[in-house]
Amino acid sequence: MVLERNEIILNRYRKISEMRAEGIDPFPHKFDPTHKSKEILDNAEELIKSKEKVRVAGRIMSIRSFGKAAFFHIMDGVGRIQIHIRKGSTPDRDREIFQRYIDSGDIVGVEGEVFRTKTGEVTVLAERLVLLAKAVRPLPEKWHGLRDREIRYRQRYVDLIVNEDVRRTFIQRTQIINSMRQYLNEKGYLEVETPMMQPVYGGAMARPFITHHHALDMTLYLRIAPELYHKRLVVGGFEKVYEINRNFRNEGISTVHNPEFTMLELYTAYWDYRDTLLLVEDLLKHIAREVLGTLTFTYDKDEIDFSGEWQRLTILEAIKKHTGIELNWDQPQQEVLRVVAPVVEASAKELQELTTDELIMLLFESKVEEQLIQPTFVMEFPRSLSPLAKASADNPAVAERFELFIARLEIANAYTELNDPEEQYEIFKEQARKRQDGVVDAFMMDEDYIRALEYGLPPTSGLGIGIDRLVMLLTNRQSIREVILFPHLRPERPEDNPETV
RNA sequence: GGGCGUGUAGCUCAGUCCGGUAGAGCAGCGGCCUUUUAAGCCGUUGGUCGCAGGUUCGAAUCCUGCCACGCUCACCA
Repeated sequence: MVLERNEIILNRYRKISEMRAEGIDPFPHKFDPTHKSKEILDNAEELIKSKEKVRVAGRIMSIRSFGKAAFFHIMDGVGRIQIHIRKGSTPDRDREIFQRYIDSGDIVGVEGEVFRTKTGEVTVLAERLVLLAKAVRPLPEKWHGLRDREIRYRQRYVDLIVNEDVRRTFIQRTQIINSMRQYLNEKGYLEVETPMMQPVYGGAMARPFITHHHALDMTLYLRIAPELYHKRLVVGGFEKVYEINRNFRNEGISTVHNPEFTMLELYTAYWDYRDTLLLVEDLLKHIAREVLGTLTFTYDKDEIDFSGEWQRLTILEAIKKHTGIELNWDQPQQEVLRVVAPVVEASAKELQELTTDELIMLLFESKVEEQLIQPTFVMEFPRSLSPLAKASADNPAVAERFELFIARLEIANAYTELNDPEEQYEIFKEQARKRQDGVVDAFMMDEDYIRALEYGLPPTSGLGIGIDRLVMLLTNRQSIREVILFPHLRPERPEDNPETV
């Protein structure tokens, strides 16, 4: 039962009906504050001197009540301020209503002069106190607060009321995105919106969510990536585009995966992946400076340093550096297998089925990623595993692609886009065959995308940055659920989800 | 999906090993109190012990199944 009624709640509902019987509106329509809490604190000296009457509103967080006086703090959108009521200054009627009907958690408005208490705290002496909204549910305990992760995620509204750092994290999330937008807008990028519901999905290897359009009687997929639409836009002549929006992937949930997550997707005509690399480094340094005010910060147990030029390594170099193993893309599978098998945890049978490229990537993912603490650009991914990327001008086995790792997190993925329609068509056909063989995350054939490429996609480089992970990194949060306001959870009660009954 | 852990009052937690009438603090309620800030003092209400079965004279405690959450492994970004 979500709407359980305990004694406290019933009692407060009773207060509401008693107030109504007395002609007091427990939910009045508006209040006109003259100041935010912070403005009063920032301008305290002048306000005290001028005896100006201020009005503030907010939620009562804790009450210290005496017989004929009381102190309490209210919290508004920007902070907290102490309110004082006392006989002689506050009308008897307002004090009586406070005494009888107002509880911690209620939202109130006050009007009065600013003064400083004996202990020096800037406080508003209420000459008027009105209830603006009655809270019937009690706030969590005042100094342990709300700890239970499940309740914090399910009832984020409570989490935000009582946990200041949670509030700060989500403000920082917005600042990070704002800073990113501002940077990109200033560089001449055009922010675009592309379909979330797609008849053909693509741009990544992932299982989609499937939905249905009734009027058109057609299957639609929630997008797993906007990539193919962005490149259509570059074909159309938008040379610098980006989008910061949600992707949906029907896959596992973990501390770094939520079924819906936010990506920056960005394309620049006439660039290759090296140009994008420089942009990424500059962009992230800019955000860190602007939002954190520093290029060095802590993530979990590590000190992350954004200053200086970030390390660039090819995958093969990274493997050699962090495992001592020397490999080449053109080595026979059996040879690579012999070297990789002893160091990765996988059955011989599983490994036998992997290609050279897949074995090398497996080694990288299981042994190297976990060692990439400081910002590291890992360059040159196998072409066979990068079906939308262009082959390297120097080595046809690898694609012009990099991923950026910071604090073991994969933050960015970028490449020089494959713009040869014929080559892309062949890759799609190969992927389509894999789908027929039951590979669920292989690409769907997208003939319209090929048609777009046939009109000519200029040399272009594209980028994806996982915003949630970037926010985790910059706010030092170890779970993606700490940076998504309403993360996906199972239904609170099994009967809430008809599928499971 | 596998492994480990957690679930007791509105909140934060004891109690479970070793079965014997369910506890504390905060919040609430009733008092006293006109400068408190974890206000104080006196008194007091509040519980399907996650759910369902089982063992037992007796289960929060032992057993089985299920549910949710956390961590972790696998998959993925």
